[in-house]
Amino acid sequence: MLSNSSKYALKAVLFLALHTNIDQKMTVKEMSGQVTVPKAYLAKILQDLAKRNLISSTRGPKGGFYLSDRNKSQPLSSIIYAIEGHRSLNSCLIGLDYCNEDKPCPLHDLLSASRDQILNVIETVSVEAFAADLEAQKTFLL
Amino acid sequence: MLSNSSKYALKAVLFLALHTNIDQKMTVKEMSGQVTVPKAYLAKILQDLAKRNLISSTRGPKGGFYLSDRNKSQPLSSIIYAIEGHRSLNSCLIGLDYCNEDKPCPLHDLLSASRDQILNVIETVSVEAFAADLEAQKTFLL
DNA sequence: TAAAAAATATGATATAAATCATATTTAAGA
DNA sequence: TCTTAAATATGATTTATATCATATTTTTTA
Repeated sequence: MLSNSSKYALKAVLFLALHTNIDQKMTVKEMSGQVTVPKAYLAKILQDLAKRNLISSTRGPKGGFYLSDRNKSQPLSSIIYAIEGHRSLNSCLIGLDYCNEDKPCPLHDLLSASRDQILNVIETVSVEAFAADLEAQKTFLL
Repeated sequence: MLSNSSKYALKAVLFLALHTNIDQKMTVKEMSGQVTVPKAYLAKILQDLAKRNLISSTRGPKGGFYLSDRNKSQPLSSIIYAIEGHRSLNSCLIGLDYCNEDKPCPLHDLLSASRDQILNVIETVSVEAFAADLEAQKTFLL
């Protein structure tokens, strides 16, 4: 469905949304244990997200990763798109180059309604909104 | 979304549903051109499906692959499951081992309704039913 | 201003998926 | 019964993904 990298990225970002802010940073080492993602791999993913300004970081002692308010207001989809590109969630299930309403593949109609709805949500709802459900224990990360 | 292998498998099976039966077989070589899948790779996939009795084949001159009536009556999902296993379509999007109604991940509710509906269709509707839409040019394979 | 703690940059290795290649077996037909 | 055309079985190669490792840069604080 999604690559490991973007699963990890989603988990990590939501985790940061819950536990960090500009005054409360968290190191890769700390996160790695809690999110159960290998440290070095997680580091690479976080660095990538930081470079794309989807998460924030500062170096040196007392440094670490965190989400700024701006970061938290991003739609959840931005994380997936940063790692996977736009194609993966939007491409035809059986891999046709041209698949649309006018010339639908055998699964197009079945999928497109659901897909549109799902995309609409993750492109609209912010990271912090998803985090709010976690905080309220309506949803879970582990 | 799906692996290349199962995309190819779906295309190939639907193609066979349209163009073959016990008296009209088709060789890998012929198919490869029309379905635009590399010959040797397609051969491996078809052989795999044949071993699992999802498609039929005979060797030697005048041989080839085809779908028996029995093959055509299988639900479309059987192709995907044969190649990918049951897990891939049913697993949690962010990779949680336990993710369900009682303990949903942040995306569970958003996805599960759609997923159930989609799975219900592909597990219920047969290969030949999908092929009928292709034949009527309601849907397309290329 | 030196030491330490963090991210960053870079690249190496391991594993899995996709693709290619070919010798073997089977069945048809001359 | 020999030749040929097909699938089958097997494995090699390539490419992408996942994972690991480490030297460099930045920042804090003693």
